[in-house]
Formats: sequence, C-alpha cells, structure tokens
Amino acid sequence: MARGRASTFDAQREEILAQAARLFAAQGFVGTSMNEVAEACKLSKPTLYHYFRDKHELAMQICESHVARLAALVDEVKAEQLAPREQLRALIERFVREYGLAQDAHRVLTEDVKFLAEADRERLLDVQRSVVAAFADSLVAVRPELNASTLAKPLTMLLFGMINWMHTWLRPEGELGHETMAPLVADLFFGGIAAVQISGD
Amino acid sequence: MARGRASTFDAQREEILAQAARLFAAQGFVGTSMNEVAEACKLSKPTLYHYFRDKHELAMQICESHVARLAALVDEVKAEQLAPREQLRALIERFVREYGLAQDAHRVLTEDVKFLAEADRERLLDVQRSVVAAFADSLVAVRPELNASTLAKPLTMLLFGMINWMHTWLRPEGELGHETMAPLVADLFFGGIAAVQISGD
DNA sequence: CCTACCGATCGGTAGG
DNA sequence: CCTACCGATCGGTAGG
Repeated sequence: MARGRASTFDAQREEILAQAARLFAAQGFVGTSMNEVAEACKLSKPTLYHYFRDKHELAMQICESHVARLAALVDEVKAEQLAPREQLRALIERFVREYGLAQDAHRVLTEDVKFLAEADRERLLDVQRSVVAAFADSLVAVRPELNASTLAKPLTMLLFGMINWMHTWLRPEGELGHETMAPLVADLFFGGIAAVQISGD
Repeated sequence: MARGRASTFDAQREEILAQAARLFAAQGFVGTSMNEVAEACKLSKPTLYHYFRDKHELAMQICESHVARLAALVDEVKAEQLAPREQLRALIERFVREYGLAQDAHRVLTEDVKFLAEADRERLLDVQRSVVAAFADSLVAVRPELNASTLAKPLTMLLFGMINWMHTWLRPEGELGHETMAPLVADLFFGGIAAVQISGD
C-alpha cells in the first residue's frame, strides 16, 4: 500500500534527522561524517542518500523545522490574546520549555547555520528575525516607554541570550530542569525591565 | 641576537593566533584548514608548523589566554575591595567590555573546546568554573538570601547567557557597542535579582 | 623555508 | 519500470 510505504519513508526521515541533530550538536557539522550518521541510523551510506540529497540538506531540515516550531509557538501565544504582561510571560516560558525539548536542533541552528548556502541561511534568519520582532513587540506592550528609545531590541536580545545559553549548563538529568527555570527567567526579566534606566526620561 | 629573534618569534606566534582565532570563529575549528591559516599569515604550511606543534595547539592557546584574561579580570576586581553591589557591577561591566575585545577567542572557547583533548578541556573548564564561582559569590554578597537557596548558580548562569550571547547580535561597527551595553546589562540584572521569588521565603 | 608528497578519510555515486 | 538498498570505489583534500 502506497500510504504505508510513504509513512515508513517519513518515519525513517525523522529518525535520520534526530540522529544527525544529535551528532551535529555533539561534534559539529563538519566534524561529523555521513558514515557516522548512517551508522547511527543502522543504514548504509547509499541508503542514507536515498532519504536526503546531501549533508547540507540534513542540517537545513533540522534548522528549518526548529525555527518553524518557534514561529508556531509565537502564533499560538498571539492567538490567545493575553494581556501584555501575561503574553510576554507566556512567550518566555514556552520558549524555555521548547528549547529544553529541542536542545540538539537549537545547537545546530546556532553553531552550524554558517555552513548552509546563502539562500537557506537567509530564509532561516528571516524566520528568526520575525520571532525576535514578536518578543520585542510584546516587550514594548509591557513597557511602552521603550518604543521611543532604542532599547527594546537590545533588551530582547539579552533575554534570548539567557534562554539560548541555558543548554550549555542545564543538564537534562539534573534536578534543576527547564520546567523550573521557565518562571525564574520570566521573573528575572520582568524585574530587570522595570529597573532599566531609559535615557531621555 | 637571540633576544631579538625570540621577540620576533613571539610576535609571529601572536599574529598566527589572531589569524587562527578569526578563521576558527568564522568557519569553525574543523571547517578551517591549516593551509588557510598559513595563507592568512602569509606563511607556508611547514613554517606554520615551526611555530605550533599541531592544529589543536592553536585552539588550545587561543582558549587558554582568553580564560586567563577573564580570571585576571576577576582578581583585579576582587583586589579593589569594593562594596558588594559595586563589585558585582564592576564584574559585569568589565566582562562585557572584555568580551567585546575578544569576540573571536570567545567564540572559539564556546564552540570549539569540544575538539580539544580531555585534559586540556578540563583545565580550561576549571578556570571557567572558578570565574563563575566568583560571580556567584559576588551575587550572594548582594542578595544573601540566595545563599540558602539553590538559585545563586542558575541566576549567575543566566547572567553569563546575556553576556556570552552578545557577540551573535552586537555588531562591532554598529552604533550600539559593548561600552553602551555594559551598564544596561548590569541594570537589568540588578533589577532582576531584586524581583525573583525565593521559595521558602 | 620550499616542493613534494604520505596514510586516512572526506562527501558523494558508480554498477548491479 | 519502480522502490529500496548493497558492496565498492570515485575524485579531492584533510592534517602532517
């Protein structure tokens, strides 16, 4: 049955992407050979090339589905029409949790995007820019004075720094998890943006 | 004269390290060939190997002098015997400025340390751990209630996230520089740590 | 300090 | 004629 075969094909693709993401995250894109990816999937290399055109397509698909999930998270929160503070808190907490689930893909996105073709890199960057813009908008809704200053973007990027850096020190097996960190990051950021000096005030 | 040759030797080593750091930061450790490093320095590859034993030594030296500078910054600030808030602010602001000057080395440290030998990696990690511990101590001096909780370390790492991530979005040629960001990061963090809930309070 | 190489391994593809 | 896959090997290049 064609249906069943297609779904096996898709499932195999997903398995390959998960193994490749794990290896790329641990050893880097260039530091991982297609032989290693194939071995991790218990496939021969030619079979691996049956599922993906080349090595770059692996990294591209990993990054693309990751940023698509992030953009979808933003849309979900926006659709809930929350009050400004609740919306920003929801964005922060859901991103922290999502990053906890997608640590490998996130590391590939941040470290290996430089090895992709110009066009692919730009497309991924555009999605990331729209996600950052949504956070900045939500921040301005909470503290409207930031609109007139140039601080909304930098403060948003400091927030992303806190979240993007967590994978380097938060061990999944540790007692402190992303679930516990999510409200802490939100509390810290809310306290912070209430305290920053706005020049011209 | 032996003296003169030695200083030329050292200057050439520094030049090679700077070029290597630039290339590793832009293309990754594995993605950069020793031929590229040699060409950037206008040296032949065998000449490059006259100054450094192998490729790993380049990355190791780049990382080692970077963490040594960070540890020295901590010692300098400690020696000034500032009041708790002023000490933490000084640590934050000087680290932001130092990272602005050492963006290449910092990127090599965070992305390529995984390619070093176990022993080298552990030695670098030990220095980094002592730097993080100094920040955590300074944070506890500002907010002593954190001592009893497990929050001092996570909050310190969120702070390092903000600082460590800045190189990805703060363009050196942009109007917004590390100099302007330094006090903003400090303000945001001080506001944040005053606001976080401590369980058990 | 150069040209000329090495053992090995890379990403990708041939025929069957 | 299709898919899914194999053993073997391609042309180039890596670090040394």
